[in-house]
Amino acid sequence: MAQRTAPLPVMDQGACCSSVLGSPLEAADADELAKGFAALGDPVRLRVLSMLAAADEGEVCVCNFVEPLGKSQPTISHQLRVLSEAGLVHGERRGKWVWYSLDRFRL
Amino acid sequence: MAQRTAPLPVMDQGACCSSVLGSPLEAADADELAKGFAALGDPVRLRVLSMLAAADEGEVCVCNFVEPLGKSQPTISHQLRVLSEAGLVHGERRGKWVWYSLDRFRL
DNA sequence: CGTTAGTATTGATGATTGTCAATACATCCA
DNA sequence: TGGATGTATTGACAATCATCAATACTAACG
Repeated sequence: MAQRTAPLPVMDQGACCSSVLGSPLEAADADELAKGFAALGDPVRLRVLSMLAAADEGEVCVCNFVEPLGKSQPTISHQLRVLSEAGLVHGERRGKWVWYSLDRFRL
Repeated sequence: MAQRTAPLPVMDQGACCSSVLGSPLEAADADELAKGFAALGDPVRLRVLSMLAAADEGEVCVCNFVEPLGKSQPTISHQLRVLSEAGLVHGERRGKWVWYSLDRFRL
């Protein structure tokens, strides 16, 4: 096996992604982080997020995702659930409609 | 359908993730971006990246991933290939060994 | 050469995922 | 109260993915 045993250098904390790559990830932390990135790893979900970011009042009704994204209503609902469970969005029922908005902090 | 037709406001370009969420994503752009995030959506790959980030000289030999990550050699090789195709790392053969390093710019 | 050792590829398999049709649930309105 | 409309859930299916065993490729070393 190739030998290169050296003390791990302290990372530059000002560098990009230092919070992610500042030190070797333990399995549990890696699992957690991976779930977060996986939630962003789908084009429909990314478009949902971008629509929310660009939306007037910062919220969009479920029904307003369906046609622009070209997916069925159950599919949109499912993807919103995934985003919701990842803590990236949250929905609020107002009457017949459910309005979703970004959790900008989490993002 | 709920009506809320309003001009899309220009996002604050200084905000976090403005490059991603600054404007509604087209399908093609969303696809591209999603692939990038998907590459980060696996714990083994994240740990590979973090090991590279923390490594002396910024590179790690393939053989040095196998035991710490508890995965078989073919699995490590496969995940390195995924990261490589995502442009996040690149490998260089030196003698018997292949050393991988981060593409920090891409990251 | 042949052997040894590190890496990549192939093939197979179980698990996860994105999707839709069908259906259930919730709310409004006549 | 009953129909109409918006949303969520269920079930099914094809596609993708993470993984490993087996094997092929590559380089060093006798």
